[in-house]
Amino acid sequence: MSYNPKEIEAKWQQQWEAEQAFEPSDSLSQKKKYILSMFPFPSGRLHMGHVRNYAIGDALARYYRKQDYNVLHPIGWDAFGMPAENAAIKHGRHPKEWTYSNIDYMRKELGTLGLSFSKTREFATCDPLYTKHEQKFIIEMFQKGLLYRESTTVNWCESCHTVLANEQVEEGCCWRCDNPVELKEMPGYYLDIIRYADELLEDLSQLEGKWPSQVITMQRNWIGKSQGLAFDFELTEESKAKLGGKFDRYEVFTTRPDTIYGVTYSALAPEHPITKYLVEHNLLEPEVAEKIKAIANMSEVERAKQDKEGYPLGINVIHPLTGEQIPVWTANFVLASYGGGAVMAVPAHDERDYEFATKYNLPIKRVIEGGEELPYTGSGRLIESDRFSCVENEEAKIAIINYMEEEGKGQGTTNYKLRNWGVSRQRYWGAPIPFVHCDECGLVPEKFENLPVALPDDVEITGEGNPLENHPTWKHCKCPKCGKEALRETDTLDTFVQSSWYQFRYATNPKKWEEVGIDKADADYWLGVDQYIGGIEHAILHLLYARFFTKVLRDLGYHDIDEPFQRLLTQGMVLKDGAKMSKSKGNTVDPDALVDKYGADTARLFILFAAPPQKELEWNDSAVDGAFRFIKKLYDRSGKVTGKTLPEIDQNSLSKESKLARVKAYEALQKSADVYEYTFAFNTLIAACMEALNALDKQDNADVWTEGMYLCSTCLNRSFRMWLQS
RNA sequence: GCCUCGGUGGUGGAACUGGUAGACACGUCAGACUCAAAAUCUGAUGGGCUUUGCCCGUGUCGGUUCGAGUCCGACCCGAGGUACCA
Repeated sequence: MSYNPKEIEAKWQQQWEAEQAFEPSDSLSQKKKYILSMFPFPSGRLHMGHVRNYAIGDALARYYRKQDYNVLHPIGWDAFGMPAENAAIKHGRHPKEWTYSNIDYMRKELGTLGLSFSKTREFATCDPLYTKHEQKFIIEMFQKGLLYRESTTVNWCESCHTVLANEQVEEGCCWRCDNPVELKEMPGYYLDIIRYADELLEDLSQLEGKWPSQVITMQRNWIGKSQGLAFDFELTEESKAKLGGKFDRYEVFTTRPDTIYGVTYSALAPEHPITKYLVEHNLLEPEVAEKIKAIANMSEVERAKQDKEGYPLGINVIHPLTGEQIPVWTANFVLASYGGGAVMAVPAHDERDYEFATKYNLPIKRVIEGGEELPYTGSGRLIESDRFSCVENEEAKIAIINYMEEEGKGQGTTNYKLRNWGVSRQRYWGAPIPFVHCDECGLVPEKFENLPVALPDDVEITGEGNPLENHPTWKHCKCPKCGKEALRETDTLDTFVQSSWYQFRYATNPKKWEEVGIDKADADYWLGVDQYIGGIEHAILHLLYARFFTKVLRDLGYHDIDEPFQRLLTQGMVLKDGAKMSKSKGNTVDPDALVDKYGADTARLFILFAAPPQKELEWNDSAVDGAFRFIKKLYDRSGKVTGKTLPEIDQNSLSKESKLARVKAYEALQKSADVYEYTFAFNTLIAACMEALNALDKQDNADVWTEGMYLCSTCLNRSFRMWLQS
């Protein structure tokens, strides 16, 4: 009988369905494994990247089930987001209809791939039941002061018509549509992720060796902790007068307090309140004011491309230790978003300060020995630094901070590059932020019993403005506190909020889904995810947010887990002709067509065989044929299996070829635990099985065949029964 | 600029803690079967040579070692991240 994947796979898929073969047990006392592939956005169809992601996770899930673990291997849908609205704008389809019909289609695709997902734990993040619990978390975070509303400068994408988080800006452009991001002043909701910066940073060391070091490094750099000194520059009396008595002083931050005696000027960001005051009150030359305004209108990315540029502000400050007068400038390289938007400048020991000082002929004063040329940023002894002269600079850092603290002139401070997470989006297809604006009571959270605050179905989605804002009635409501007429918040939550806690939702027994968002006992049993699999593009975005949410929800009492993902595997991209598969390049391979032609087993075997999962995978049509040949051969040789139990074999009676075949088969078996539990080098395991089969083919002992086939199917994670055609 | 990862045949990739480089597969070539083709099977396949065998070969140049793809140093190239963070 020839190999007919359609028939075989359909048969097994039906049987699995009937047996509910992949549902985890409700018992929370067994040893467990939680295997999770990042859930997909329901874009319409699966692509090869999905197939690779799920093939890897599925191999692990099946392996651990065979080892008698209670395995949770769920799937769901990251279902809110812009593309649904874009479909509405383009094709006139309602985002909800578009999303759920895509889900139905893609669920079928997953089915034909024979993936061993739990069926009962599936959900979409746009399900009102999911929104309900998420809104409750958001309100609890607000009550704890972790969520706040503030008007600040935000990243605005005009084409998506919404605000973006810092993490969603890539080289000054929108991560989704690649449009340049503009700065805009507007109110929004923020999650205080900085409060958790230290823990997020420190706990990375727990993940060492379990997460790719690259991802750990990226998160470390993104959090960007630096320690130093914060102190005030007091303005001179004349300068105070010039500023109309509005300002006495301003704060600066430095990581190099050891160079404080080398300060020759100070620089403020163009957005700094003092700069703004001077511009607005016409206290500068009109041309200068114009130039400063021009800089302020530039994005940070644009500014970074410009040469250093700055203007003296005609004011001075007093050096806190020497009492000298220091001129104050504004400069395009001083960022408003970091360290208070003001710096002390030490041109002798800082490259930027040096470049600026040279350009504008500002004095340069060396205070650290070492190096031939200035600027010198290395270590050495202090000179010309009063009582700190002759001290090694690393010691001096501490000594100067201590001294400043004793004198009440400054303090040791920690700063982070990490910005608080702006979670409001001015879009329709998202979870509404459950607050109400009341003239009397201010910002009031919706009552728990009124959750979810659901989206209205009757909206017009035109791409112009915020559909919720434009809806005739939806935003009008009663204040949950005083009952007067009030306005509902029309911003929705960033979709990354949904993907920050879905791993807990899967873990919660579906019987409790109505009642609770996360069940503590379930969460503590299943979490952390034993193996998480996904693309490296989420190295900071999703993986940082999910870590943050885990800690917040822990502190809200929902569970006792510190880190959501114990181990992380970042899979490589699927390429064709050297480029990422994409519709626009026309180099895609359709998973459906592949499964139709060769069957799911071939598709998955090829994907696991063609490259180690961490690496990029170059698509090769004829190598797919090779995978198909191997499976066909395995199927063909199933006739060689003569018993249903492992035979006893007398090693001494065997031919040289039979002995070699046994060696190869056992080598494969030995490799398998290492591959499934540690290296994930499925390509080498499959190669070992191919070697074993080649060696089996060169001998003809029936018992060795039976044993060899049994071992190969074990390694390949296929049910032995499957080859026996039982 | 800085941080990370990588560079092995025509191709994808093997090679555990230093010990026969190129497993396995693709491709190619030759052969068997066939009227023919497909499918299948068998064999060959890093380069060079004076071809029973020898020499050279893991980005480049040095080093350590009895022995280096693997360890050390310098450099070149590629991919990803990040970018005036004071």
